[in-house]
Amino acid sequence: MQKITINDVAKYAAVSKKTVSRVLNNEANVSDKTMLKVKEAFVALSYRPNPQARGLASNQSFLIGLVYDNPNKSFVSAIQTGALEICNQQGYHLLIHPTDHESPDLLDNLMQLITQSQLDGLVLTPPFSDMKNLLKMLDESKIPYARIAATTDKSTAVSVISNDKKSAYEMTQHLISLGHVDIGFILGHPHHAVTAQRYNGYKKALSDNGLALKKQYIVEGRFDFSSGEKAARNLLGLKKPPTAIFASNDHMAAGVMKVANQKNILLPSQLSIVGFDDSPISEHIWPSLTTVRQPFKLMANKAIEMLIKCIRKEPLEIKFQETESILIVRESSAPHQN
Amino acid sequence: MQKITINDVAKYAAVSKKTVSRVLNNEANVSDKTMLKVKEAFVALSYRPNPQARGLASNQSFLIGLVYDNPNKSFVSAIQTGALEICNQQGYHLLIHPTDHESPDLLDNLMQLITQSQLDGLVLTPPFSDMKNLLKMLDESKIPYARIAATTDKSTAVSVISNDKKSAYEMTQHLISLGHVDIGFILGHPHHAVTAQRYNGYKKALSDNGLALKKQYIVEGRFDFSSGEKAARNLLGLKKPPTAIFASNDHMAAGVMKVANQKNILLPSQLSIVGFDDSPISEHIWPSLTTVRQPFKLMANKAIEMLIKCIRKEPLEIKFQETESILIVRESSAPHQN
DNA sequence: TATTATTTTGACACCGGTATCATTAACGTT
DNA sequence: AACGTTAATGATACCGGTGTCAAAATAATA
Repeated sequence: MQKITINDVAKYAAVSKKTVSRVLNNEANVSDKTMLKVKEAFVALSYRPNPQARGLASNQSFLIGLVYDNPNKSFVSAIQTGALEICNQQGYHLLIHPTDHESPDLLDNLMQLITQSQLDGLVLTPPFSDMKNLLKMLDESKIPYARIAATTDKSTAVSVISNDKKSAYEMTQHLISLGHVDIGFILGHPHHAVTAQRYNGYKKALSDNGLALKKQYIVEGRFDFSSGEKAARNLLGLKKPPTAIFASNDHMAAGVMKVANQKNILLPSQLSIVGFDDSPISEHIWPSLTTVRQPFKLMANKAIEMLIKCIRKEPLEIKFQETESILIVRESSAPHQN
Repeated sequence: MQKITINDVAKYAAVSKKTVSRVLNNEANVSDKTMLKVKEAFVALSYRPNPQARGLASNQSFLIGLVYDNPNKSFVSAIQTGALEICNQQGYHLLIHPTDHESPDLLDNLMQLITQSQLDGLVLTPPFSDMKNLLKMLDESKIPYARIAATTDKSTAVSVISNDKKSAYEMTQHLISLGHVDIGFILGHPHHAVTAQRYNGYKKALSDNGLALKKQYIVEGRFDFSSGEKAARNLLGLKKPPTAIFASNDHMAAGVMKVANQKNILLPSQLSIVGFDDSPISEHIWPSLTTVRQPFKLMANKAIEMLIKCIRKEPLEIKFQETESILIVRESSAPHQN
């Protein structure tokens, strides 16, 4: 059970190692006959090219880095899975790289990661997908990269675009159609580009329905549970509290739910609560949470596919892809009661 | 900004490349004087050895695989973080490998992963840490591996052992000291070795306190939310339901909580619910969950440290390390009311 | 001091692939 | 048939390190 190398294959197929290499890399100008011979040798010897050697010779690493924000765990798992699927299939390895997006030496750290690990490419997830200084650095460094769930297509990099504005619009529309008029909104973390998107969707739905935007119903948040609690205490402490609260993500919605429970507000009859992201928690709290599901796994699939094409310098028809999110109506949103 | 190779360093330090290599690998028999010269050259040129070349020449990959069960997300994040810390620091890359532990061709898949990716080592998390056939295969394949949160130390591999029995004992003791006598217990997934451990801790605490073990209070579960719901309907439907429920993990405890809410049982006054794992959800539900926190990050640290020593064939004093779990008392456990 | 044992060092092959470029084979053309 | 052109193939250097082994330098011993 010794290792099979390209030389063994070459000997077996009675060709030179360079020809084997050609077949391996689908290079042109190999006759069908020899191609067949070599491919037979592959299976006969169950040959696996050595990635190290390949990398050394061709100055590649077959490594792709996945950058995500440390505390933000809800969608990371799905993205990891989706990214891995394509990586494995295409012979790349995925290196995960949790980072704090507020770290002052973020750029240096990433640059070091790239050079030190000799990454072939990088995948960015929110909020990195929209960090202008980061994108600029990457553009200058010439490293191929892809963005997941980016909000704008004003980039040189391949991107999977999310339409959060549309989804937030639909969610707000859902609440309005349940009879709600006084709808509180909890903003996301200001560093995330989606924060503005979701807020804009909310605003547009209100105005399209002729409802006024009430300042006191818009409160700040930071995408985490405790900021949701804080925002809820704020909203539910108003003289005329809202009858529905749209939190910019599920964790904050869970925080709202906790506060509502503490205040003995009956859910969902006295207060509708909705979130965004379809985090695992959304199904595991009571009442279960109406939310928006984004196809993160699919987004990761597409991002990696495009990225690998970039790395291989294959022609790429489309640089921007959009995916569809869906509204998941569960128990936490109910008709408005007088 | 061209790449700095070992030849550049050798030239700069006026030694042979082999000597540079020696310094790089901390080999013996290098005089202090030359060692210093070379190290100065390292910093002067800011040299980074090429992992590909290193790997090719020394038949290593500097890759470590992390195997975990796909749906089981609660502790994976902490383990990833802990593993990465040490990997980065020691110059290894971590390849994550989510898998279904019930997959029929699990062994083949893992074997393929090892050979194809040329992993230097493997880290197992529950339930893989205690799967005998898997351990046997790995032993035979001679690949170094480490086990995280294993329950037994009857293994040839380095392991971080968790003492779940003790923690479950303490948790049960906690409930008993709150005055509970009728304590329901929801078992974990039968494939997980910790399931028996936790159950044993529960049993021992009962018997040590002179309490009878009531069969109808022990129900099956599978570590997921819905099995917790099912178990809760079972327990809370009894003529004389328990006044406290100990679920073998937090997700199931959350399921219990949902059912209790649906049945309008006041929490925690009418029913105490406790879990295990300190999953993120435990803080985000209402009432927040009393649970057991295991130091997964630390466990991963230790596992990787030991694994890398194995890979490098360095002497290893201790093959088994135990870590301390702590009881986290939150809102969901309260004194028994008559 | 001469001799032997032990460190320290370097020359060079080698790991398993790819890149370059020359060579050979196959194909049209006139 | 002779020629030029293009396609197919291989010889060999090379990627950036490590392993082997012999040579040189140093230390230990007689």
